[in-house]
Amino acid sequence: MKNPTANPVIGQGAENLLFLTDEQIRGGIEAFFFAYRAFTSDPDEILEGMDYGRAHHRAMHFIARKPGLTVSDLLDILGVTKQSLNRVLRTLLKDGLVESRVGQRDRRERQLFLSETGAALEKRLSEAQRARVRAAYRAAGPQAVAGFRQVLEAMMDEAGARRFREMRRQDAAE
Amino acid sequence: MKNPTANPVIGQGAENLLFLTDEQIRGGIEAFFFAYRAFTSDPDEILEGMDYGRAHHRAMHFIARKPGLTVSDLLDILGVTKQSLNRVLRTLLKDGLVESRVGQRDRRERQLFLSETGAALEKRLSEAQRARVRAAYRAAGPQAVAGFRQVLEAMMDEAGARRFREMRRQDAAE
DNA sequence: CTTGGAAAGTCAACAAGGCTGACTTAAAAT
DNA sequence: ATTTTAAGTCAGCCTTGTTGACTTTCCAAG
Repeated sequence: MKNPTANPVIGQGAENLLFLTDEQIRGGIEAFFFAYRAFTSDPDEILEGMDYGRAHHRAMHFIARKPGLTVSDLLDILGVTKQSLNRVLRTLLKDGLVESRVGQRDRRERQLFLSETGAALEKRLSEAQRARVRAAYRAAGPQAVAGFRQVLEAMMDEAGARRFREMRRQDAAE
Repeated sequence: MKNPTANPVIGQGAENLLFLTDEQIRGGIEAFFFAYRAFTSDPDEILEGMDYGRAHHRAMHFIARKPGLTVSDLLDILGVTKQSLNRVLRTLLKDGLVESRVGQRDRRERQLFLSETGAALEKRLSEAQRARVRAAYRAAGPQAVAGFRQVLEAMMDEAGARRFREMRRQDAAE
């Protein structure tokens, strides 16, 4: 027997009946967990053996995404301390994958860019990850993808959602 | 201008036109990243200050889910080494949150159960997490939730998907 | 009944990637 | 001229992952 203390939504159509049961929610939680693991595994495997890790990938992703963003922009997006980010950024700069230029509007700032080799690595990582997402999108169909995005956006916290929308908004203007 | 080298799907209806562009895929990747961060933050905050972390939460989640599962079951689900899991399990056993009993069918195995206090903590953590997912589900609607689940399942790797389906399958039989 | 292998547990050592706190330098703002 | 901000650095700590080596207990096949 299913858990009798669960919390079915009353008075809805049959297709909605199980929509918000604890059972259903827990299924979503576990699916999220397994999917996220697969999602991060592809770039992780490529990085395996190189002197870089997931943190380097994330930094490069957002630098590729918004070339010229400042260190504080990146700190804000990634939500880590500057000491954590700095450790990552330092090796990327030293190895010539990322370039840092004195800020245009404010010379205290440093604007970050990928070098050619940095861009090449970022592309390789990001293409591995995109391949998985693209395959999942194809398999699930446009309707499902729309739902996927809706749920993800509703799940973000305020700060994350703000950053996400901000990033998307700027894209549209380009 | 949007990236002209992107990869639009040709010859589909307008609603599908942007479905598989790199732009769209990248948006999904970033949404996934931000949403997963929020998703883990609630239990993390509760654990903050206690002597436990996310790894303890994960172990307790799956023990709560399948009481009596063996250590190797758990290793398989979590996908970590037994040394990693053991460190976590050891503290949970020592603190009396988890109980381990000699296996029924095979006395080499250890079956894992939550104690009353363990179940109480697990419930607290899991309810915090469910609250966020439930709110997102409610906001997005049943249709979106179905799509969300479809995409997640399509994104899992084979091993993960097998474990996930296995877990769900057993539920249905109960 | 012995022996080989599986399940669990342990020790030691290491790496990645988070964190805090304290402090410096350069440049902007007041 | 002084204060504040952006960046960077050093040192030390924690969690959670990894390998490799080894033990104990127990099942199962020869």
